[in-house]
Amino acid sequence: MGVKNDDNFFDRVYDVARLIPYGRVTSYGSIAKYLGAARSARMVGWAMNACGGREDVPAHRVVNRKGILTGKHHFQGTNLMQQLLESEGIEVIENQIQDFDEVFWDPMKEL
DNA sequence: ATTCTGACGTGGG
DNA sequence: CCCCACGCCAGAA
Repeated sequence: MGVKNDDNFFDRVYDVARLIPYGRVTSYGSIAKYLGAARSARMVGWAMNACGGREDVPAHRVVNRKGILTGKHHFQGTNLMQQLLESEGIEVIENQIQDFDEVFWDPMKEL
């Protein structure tokens, strides 16, 4: 199968998402920037949407730059994303991650 | 081909 | 801090 794997932007996004440590979160823009497509932050979100119900992709650890769970609506149920984050020790109030700067994980700096 | 939308980000007020 | 406008790229109608 000569299907190009590394050229798949989606798979690359999933790959970075998998690297997000437990109890940490990052932003779409940071992932996009790490992949060399800083201007394609929206595509990262689009990739997550296409990821469907992949459990190997912790999409709940990816939020926007403000630390708001903008994509919680796309998860099953209404507060599944918040529930997953809180289960990892991340405090979420009104779709806003508390102490966002502390739990934030930047692939550019950490990787 | 054109238009709109979107799990975004940045900049200005 | 909030609100607004623009840019960006891929996919759907």
